Amino acid sequence: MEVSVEVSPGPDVNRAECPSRLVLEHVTSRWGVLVLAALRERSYRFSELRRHVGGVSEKMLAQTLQTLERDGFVHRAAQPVIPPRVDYSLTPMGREVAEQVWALSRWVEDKLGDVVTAREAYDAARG
Amino acid sequence: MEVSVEVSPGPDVNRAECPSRLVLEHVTSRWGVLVLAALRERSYRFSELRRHVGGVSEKMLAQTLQTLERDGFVHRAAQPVIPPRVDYSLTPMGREVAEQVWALSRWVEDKLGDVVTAREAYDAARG
DNA sequence: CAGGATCCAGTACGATACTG
DNA sequence: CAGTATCGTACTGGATCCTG
Repeated sequence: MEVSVEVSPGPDVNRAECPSRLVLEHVTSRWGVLVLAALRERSYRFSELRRHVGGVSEKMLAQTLQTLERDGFVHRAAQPVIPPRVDYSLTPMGREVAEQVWALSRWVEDKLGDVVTAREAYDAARG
Repeated sequence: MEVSVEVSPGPDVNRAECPSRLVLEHVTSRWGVLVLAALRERSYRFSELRRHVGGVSEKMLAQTLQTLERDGFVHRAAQPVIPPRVDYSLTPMGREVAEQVWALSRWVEDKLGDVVTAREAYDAARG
């Protein structure tokens, strides 16, 4: 009679069951890292940020900023002028994550030589 | 006659231009984080790890472990016995990233309340 | 038991065009 | 300028089957 239970068929079972994982993904996402790193130094306007990050589409930048704003990491200051002007900056909490992510980022860059070496060893041993 | 060059119109132009970003993505990936966190305490066998992480497919776990091994973060000890037995553990370098990722992970968990609050404020202000 | 090979659905992402 | 809407595609990742 097939009741079709489907306990947890979805691909993102695991995403939902741990909310903090979602937030972690937001800040460590492809553009999330770069945006946080950029805003670590000073505030940016949209297009300015887009140019500074480089290679990000409008859509993804907007999406990334919205997500980070919603999570409370980024502050969006829209000025009602023509032409529109919006400034993005880090909230206090945002500054904290940015530092963490930046630190991790730097650590990885430092160790990149070791990683490459490890890869060569791995690739040499196999094919 | 369609030569179909396909230089690299792909979406991941930006991935390639910064090698460290790739490594960062490996360790902060969905399963990467969980695997590193698990191995932080002790070594695990494949199925054991699969059960401990929960929700990960064989394919993704194997893929994650291979990537982390290739990058030099995970050590794979295969014993030539029947049935096969393979133990996974962290390398010294792996232990370092694991700590960093774990710290970030914990920070996010701690701040989760603030994030939720921020979200509610954001959602209340809009739709 | 450890994992490779294959197939396929969902989605993440980018390019473009359009709005206030 | 600062986005939103729409669309097409490439890739992610899961299920399943198969091997040593």
